[in-house]
Amino acid sequence: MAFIMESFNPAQKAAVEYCDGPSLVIAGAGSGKTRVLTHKISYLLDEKGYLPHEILALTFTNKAANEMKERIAKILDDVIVTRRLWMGTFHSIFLRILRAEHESIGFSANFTIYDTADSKSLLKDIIKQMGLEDKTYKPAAVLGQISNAKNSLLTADEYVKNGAFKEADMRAKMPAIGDIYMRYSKRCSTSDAMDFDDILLYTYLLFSKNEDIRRKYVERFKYVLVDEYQDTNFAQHQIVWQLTKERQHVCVVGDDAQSIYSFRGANIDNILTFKDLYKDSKLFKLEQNYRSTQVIVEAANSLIRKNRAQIQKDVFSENERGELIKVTEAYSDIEEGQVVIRQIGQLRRKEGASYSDFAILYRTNAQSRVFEEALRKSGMPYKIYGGLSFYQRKEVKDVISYLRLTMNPNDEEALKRVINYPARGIGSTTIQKIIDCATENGVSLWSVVGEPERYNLPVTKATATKIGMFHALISHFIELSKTANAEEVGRSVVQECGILADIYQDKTPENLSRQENITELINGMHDFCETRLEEDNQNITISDYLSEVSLISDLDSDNGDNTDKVTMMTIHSAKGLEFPTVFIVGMEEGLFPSQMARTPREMEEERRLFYVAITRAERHCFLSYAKSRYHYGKMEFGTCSRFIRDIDSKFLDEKSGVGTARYLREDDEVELPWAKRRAKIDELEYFMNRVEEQSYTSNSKINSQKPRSFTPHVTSSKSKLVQPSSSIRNVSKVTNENVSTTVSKSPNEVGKISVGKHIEHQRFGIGVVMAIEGTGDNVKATINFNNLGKKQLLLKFARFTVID
DNA sequence: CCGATACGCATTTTT
DNA sequence: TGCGTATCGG
Repeated sequence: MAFIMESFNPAQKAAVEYCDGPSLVIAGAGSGKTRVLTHKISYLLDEKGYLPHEILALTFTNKAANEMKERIAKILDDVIVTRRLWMGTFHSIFLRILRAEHESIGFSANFTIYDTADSKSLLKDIIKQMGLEDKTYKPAAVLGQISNAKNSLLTADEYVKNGAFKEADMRAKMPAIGDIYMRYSKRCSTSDAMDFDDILLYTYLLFSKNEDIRRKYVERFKYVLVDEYQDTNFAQHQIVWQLTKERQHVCVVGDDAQSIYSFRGANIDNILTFKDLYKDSKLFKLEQNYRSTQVIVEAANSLIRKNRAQIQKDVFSENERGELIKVTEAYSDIEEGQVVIRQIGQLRRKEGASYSDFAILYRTNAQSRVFEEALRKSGMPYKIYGGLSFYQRKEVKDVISYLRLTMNPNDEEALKRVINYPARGIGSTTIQKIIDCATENGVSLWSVVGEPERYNLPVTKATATKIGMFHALISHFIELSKTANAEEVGRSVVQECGILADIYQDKTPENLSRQENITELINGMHDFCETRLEEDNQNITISDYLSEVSLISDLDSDNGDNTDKVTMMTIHSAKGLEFPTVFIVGMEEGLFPSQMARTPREMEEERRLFYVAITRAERHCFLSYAKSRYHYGKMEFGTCSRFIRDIDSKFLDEKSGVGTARYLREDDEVELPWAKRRAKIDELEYFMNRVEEQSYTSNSKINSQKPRSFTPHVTSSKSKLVQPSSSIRNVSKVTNENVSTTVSKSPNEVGKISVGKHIEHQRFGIGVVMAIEGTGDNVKATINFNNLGKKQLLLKFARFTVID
């Protein structure tokens, strides 16, 4: 530890070592923020005598939390301690607390988490029931307003009394929002469900209404750390205050210049006013950037200086000076794609760069299309982030809904979804009757489904029988879930509900992809149970599984797809990442900055977004814009973004003018070592192909499903290039090929194992056996994995092979 | 209850 | 343009 501390700069060292009071760490882009945070936690454990369960560390993404856990495990060389830390996203940590304290907030232990789609669907129904005009009351907008209210810690009762919100609703010509909010809350309660924002709201209410419970957690969490503090909303900020106001052992880390989520309720003021709330707080500024060249850092500085509201800081780099930022004007969006491809090819030649060294960043997801086309035609492998997440796909949500119903039959949205899937003759009319009947009686849909005659549900005998069958089916799963784990119930659901029968009927491409997704879902459950068993963690019920997946997003599980690919994503998704070369595309007025940004405040957020984009780049940063592009099918003419003018021109290389021709010429002059040249030849031929294909005919979709990830499987330049691989989310899990196989592991591997041997684990990689303990089924081994540090595995379940 | 067609509407989205 | 939903007809 002491040795490691040597490698910190004075500011980093001070930030790590100051543990006696509140501290605010302003961490410029690329300034080693995560390193400081992880070392601070290690320092608290190693030097300050904190126990792991006394430390609460809050992040915004699962990815960030997992990364930090891994890094701390490495520093301390101990995964056991790391596992006991309270480290996770705001939502996952507070959800854990809410489950434990569910009685105090009037929920049952297995309450459901509604995702955004569930919330909107419920709102849609409420709006319909109230007879409101659905042109004015759009579920998304209403949900947004309710979300704002919750972020401001206003319950429905308080909302209808709140003058400011009422006025805003009148101005927006939606005076009924208060009423909708009331009904929405009631329906959530009877469904034993909360939405994402409720997790924060109820946590706040739990602590404010139950001083004893608050004290319990204040006692438990002796030190609190918060990452990405600039992205906290009022509710999160208040909860942190509830937990730290007495002891004030709190450290928040963030960068006001990277606050880009205000549209989701994040409040930049939280970081600006931290010192007013915590009176004796210390401020640390991490200003040395270790990521980017001097040019990139200084260019970004010159840009962000145009913003008014910010904490004064001076980010600098001692890396090489670096090249100027190249600005390219393209004639069209299509040509912009070509320019990027050409640059990638050139840098691969010149610097031997890998595909994975490149990122194409854009303001909106819709822009990905052109680049996807261009990359595919040139035969370059790529992956696109964004779009629908795995758990939002229809077939996946269907299965999950059955599981949700099993854990919480009162879950209205889950019930609505599956009561007639697969089709059992309970149509929309019947469903609406059930909903209305339930609402009138103030009970859940499940209650009505259970006793239709008691609630006078107006249905025929035949329908009543069908409803009874459904009720019996779910009851059966509830019974099963008392003894079976998540994976086992999942398999039963898929089989016994008729979902398998439904999607294995025929081999349409859609069905095939649905089959894959179901298989992957079951594999995911399998992995979930297996990992927890290996780690000797007993929480493998459906409820545990659901808690985890309801808070998971796509970017979190990077699917272990580490193959060499160009990355494409929105700038928002790129926050926290870095790439040797970054292309920021679509630098046009109205696109970036978005035309939606009207107020100066919004314009500053757009500028911060641009700042985030530039600072992702380590060595090369390219900006480009197109003079014309297709927008909603219409050709539109654009002009260069004002943001390019916001960068000091001494950091820009604009003399290229129309970029294409110039960069092409440079291509030809490059000398290549033989080996690299060999690899280049194919690529150049692809490139030639692409030029030939570059006619403006309509390029009809070969597959109805658009590939989100593409690896060329081509050896000859003559062969067809279009061979889309499966979705990136489908290629991840490596375990079972078949849904119906069960876990089995060869017992002789267990026999071969002994201290000092090397093993290769299916997921954790290669490691050395450190210790073996226990007998019979409970034999545990401590393995020191090369990449992950020490882990304890229950050999009964671990999947590994002994390699020496 | 499903399929076909028409319409309307499109930022960013850690959880 | 192109997707997701709304509505009508079989």
